[in-house]
Amino acid sequence: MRLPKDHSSLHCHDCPDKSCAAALLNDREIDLIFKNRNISEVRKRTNILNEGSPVSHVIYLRSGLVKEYRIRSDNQEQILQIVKPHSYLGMTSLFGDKFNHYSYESLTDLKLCYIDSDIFISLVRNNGNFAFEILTSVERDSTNNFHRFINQGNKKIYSRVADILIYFSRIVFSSKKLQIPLTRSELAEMAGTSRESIGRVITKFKSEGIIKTSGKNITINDIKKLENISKFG
Amino acid sequence: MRLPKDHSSLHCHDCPDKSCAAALLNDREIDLIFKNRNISEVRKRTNILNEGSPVSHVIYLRSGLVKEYRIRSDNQEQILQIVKPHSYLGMTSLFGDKFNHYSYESLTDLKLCYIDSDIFISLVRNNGNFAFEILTSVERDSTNNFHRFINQGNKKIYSRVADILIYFSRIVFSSKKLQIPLTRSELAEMAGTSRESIGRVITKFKSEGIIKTSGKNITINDIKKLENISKFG
DNA sequence: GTATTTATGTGATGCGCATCACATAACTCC
DNA sequence: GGAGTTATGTGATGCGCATCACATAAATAC
Repeated sequence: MRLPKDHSSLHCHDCPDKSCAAALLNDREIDLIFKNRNISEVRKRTNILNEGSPVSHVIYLRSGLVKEYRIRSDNQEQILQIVKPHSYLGMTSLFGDKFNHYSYESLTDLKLCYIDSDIFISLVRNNGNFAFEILTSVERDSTNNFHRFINQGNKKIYSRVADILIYFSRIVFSSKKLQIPLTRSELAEMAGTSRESIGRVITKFKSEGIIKTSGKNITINDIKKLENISKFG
Repeated sequence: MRLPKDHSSLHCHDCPDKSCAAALLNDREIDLIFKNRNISEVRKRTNILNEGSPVSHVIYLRSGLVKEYRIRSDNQEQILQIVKPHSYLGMTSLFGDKFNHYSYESLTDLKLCYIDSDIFISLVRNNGNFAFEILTSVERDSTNNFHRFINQGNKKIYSRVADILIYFSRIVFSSKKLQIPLTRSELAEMAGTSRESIGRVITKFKSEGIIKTSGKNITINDIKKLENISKFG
């Protein structure tokens, strides 16, 4: 299907990157969004949202990868998750105190839709099925992230690195060929370790034939072994 | 206001422990709940819900304290939060895969309301304002818990114990006199450390005059100092 | 009230990994 | 293409705290 290059002329109705929840909106509701949304294209390594900034829009990620992070009390960054396409940025803040809890930065080139948050909330309030779908998807993401962190706490370095690789394979790329757009330091910020430890473990996994690296790309040869390490260390 | 001892005869409409969200339901909707709910009184240290069990009801905690926990891959318990009155147990599972993600055990004597989950979901789907309120409260709890864990990861033992004491003071009891119904081992399961470390730090805080203990009760003398330790170690 | 069980405190030991320093590789900018 | 910056790899060091063992205190069961 041929798409016009300038997506801003494309009606939300015909958007190829539409979210599941949007499918539950009727024509009038979709029109409302269409009239109150902005499309944006963003380059890699660009700041999108800052922790502490007020929530004015719901941001729908149509394509690309985004890192969600926070600054810890020791002034180090802590990466919370990699946001994939067809997700919303900062959604948890929309239903809270109206300030963004985390920061977002593009890891690749992106396509975003900004939807006015008051419009979005009025849709939630007026369409119970849409609300339910939003509730369900927000809850699923929250639970998955929460589970990752509560699982991380008592793990030693090998399990943590295995976890990260499995995360990219299972959740982000759905593939064993990983094109991870993160430095070793960033992987460390995600795993809760140091960049030196990340390097040592990756070198070890390579020497054991569990993975293969080529530049930034990692190929998982033995995911069973990784899962075992994830569980038992 | 005098209450009948047998609360099962009390209409949900007149419940003194009603949730904020319930206030958004109309008479017909409240009637629906009333006809599809069970009241239960539970003794301390009683199992309420098991991880992995199917979600059949929404459980509203009218009074008492509950610990929410999970079993880690090393077969140790990990306490995720202390659930306070006027909260729902296992709500995040309701919108997910329909199986309880965590286990719940009473820490004190409880009063619970069991609400049929299908009825609850239909209320969410049909009443956008109620859905919004549920979404908001679930999101707030999720975010607070998530924040606690992502904050915990890089903290050393003194900060972790300070965090736990502040949590009980600010979130659970809203007081500086803490009647914590947990053993040292359970505090360790919450803080992510060992019971010996918990004991050593509490002894240290006592010797520094930051807290005072009397049996299981802890009184916080210097919460500013605790907050400082929480932040900087 | 006593026996048994559980909770707690304490000291000693050693492991895991962060940190530091430095060298090399890769990338970016001009 | 070269200079400068950033990313990465590696070795050495020492700190923080879990673990273990054991003794004592407190709670529970009969």
